[in-house]
Amino acid sequence: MITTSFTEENYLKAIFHLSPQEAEAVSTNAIAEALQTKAASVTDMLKKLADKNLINYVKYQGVTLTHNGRQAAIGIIRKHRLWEVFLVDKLNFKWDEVHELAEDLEHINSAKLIDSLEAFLGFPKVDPHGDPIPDKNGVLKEPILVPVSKMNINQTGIISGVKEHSTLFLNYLEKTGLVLGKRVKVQDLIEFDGSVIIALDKQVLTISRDVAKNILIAV
Amino acid sequence: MITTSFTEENYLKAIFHLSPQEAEAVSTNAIAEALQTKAASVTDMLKKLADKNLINYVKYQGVTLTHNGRQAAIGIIRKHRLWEVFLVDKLNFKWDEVHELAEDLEHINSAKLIDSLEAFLGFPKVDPHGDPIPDKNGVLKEPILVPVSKMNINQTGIISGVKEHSTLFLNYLEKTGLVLGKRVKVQDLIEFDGSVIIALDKQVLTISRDVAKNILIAV
DNA sequence: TTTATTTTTTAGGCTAACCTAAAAAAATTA
DNA sequence: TAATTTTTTTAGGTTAGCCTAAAAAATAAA
Ligand SMILES: [Mn+2]
Ligand SMILES: [Mn+2]
Ligand SMILES: [Mn+2]
Ligand SMILES: [Mn+2]
Repeated sequence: MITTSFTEENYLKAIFHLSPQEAEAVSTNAIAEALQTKAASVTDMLKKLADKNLINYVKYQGVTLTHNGRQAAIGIIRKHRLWEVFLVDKLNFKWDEVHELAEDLEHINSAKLIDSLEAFLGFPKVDPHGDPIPDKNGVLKEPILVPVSKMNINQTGIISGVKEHSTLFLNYLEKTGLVLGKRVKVQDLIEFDGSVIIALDKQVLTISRDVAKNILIAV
Repeated sequence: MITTSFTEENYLKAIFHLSPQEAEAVSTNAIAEALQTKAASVTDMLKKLADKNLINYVKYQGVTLTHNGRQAAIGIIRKHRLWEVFLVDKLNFKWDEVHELAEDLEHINSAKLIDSLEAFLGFPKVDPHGDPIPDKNGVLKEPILVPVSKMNINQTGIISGVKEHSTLFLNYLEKTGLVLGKRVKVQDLIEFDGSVIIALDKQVLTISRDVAKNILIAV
């Protein structure tokens, strides 16, 4: 078994999130940006991860995850999301309070712990933000969700996920009633600034392009 | 607020455990032994902890915890023991499987998390090994327990704690039925090798000096 | 296709936490 | 008290993960 450090795990997770369908290579700068570090530091780490066969790295051409790297990343994401469910379902945290804590808890390394936790939580399928939880074999099925910004006029759907996990954003959603499970209908798209006018149960409200891009809908 | 690293926290906890009633100074070598490291490394760290006002350190004279250091240590012990209760009560771990995992979990830093966990667990007073859990204000009341090795012939009492947390030891206790809550009576003390003959419900068994020293009794 | 800009890598340094070997102080023994 | 042993500290090095500044490669603009 390859053993990975706290820092290495964060790099793997960042690379995973930056290449969702593993479509194309992730750039050094993109990783630096995501991890709030410097490009030179990223290059150092990429060499190390390549030595461990966790990424495919060719100088100046960015990186992709190897099979091992991808499985490692999915394992960390599994832990992250299960801990988030625990915090919300069992300890009464709000969905906007759990992300930072899960960033630490995800590095606790015990298969028995995480499998027991999963059972204790009743094998949840998604985390508090609607993100799918990989199973213990590392199988992750991404649901097909579209951001509000890509919906058409008069199209309806259920809020089923968010792209952004910050407290600031989730708090705003909470306050405006844009929570998971809510049915929304697009009434109008303002071409000028990309904002969207949506209808909920009773009310109608306008959200900015930035907000519309980060709310995910099952249509 | 003073922020402490993973490693610093382990040093503080080790010093705390080595000077229970803060009676006397803890030696460099004792700390090295407890943390499986070298005396030279300990000296390095002692200087750092002294700079942070967490210990009183005089060259060649060992260390004691300051008020801050003691409170920090108790905070970590609180987390350690609450996580152990969680693992046993909620995730069905055995009492001999939780210590190592708690060594990691105790460094997760969130007052809200640990206070919520405590409430979720129903404010337990002791952990799975009978050790008392400090309250959120850092008050820790040690029960008065005596090791079997210090009991007199015909004296009885209830097994209420263990000094050693290793899987090997706890497993042995489990197998011989020497678990928390069990009533025991000392039948005989063998002066030759310090072993002790004890009576349980039905059976009578002999335990070695080493075992007798590590089982704690409320008399 | 040269020139300029951007991205990435290399070079050289820093800090935390460790190590071994040697020096210094304290404690023991003779 | 002097000699020996044990404990502790200092000196000097290592590694992981980070940094800045400079060099090299890739990309875009002229
Ligand atoms: Mn999250
Ligand atoms: Mn989440
Ligand atoms: Mn323990
Ligand atoms: Mn315990």
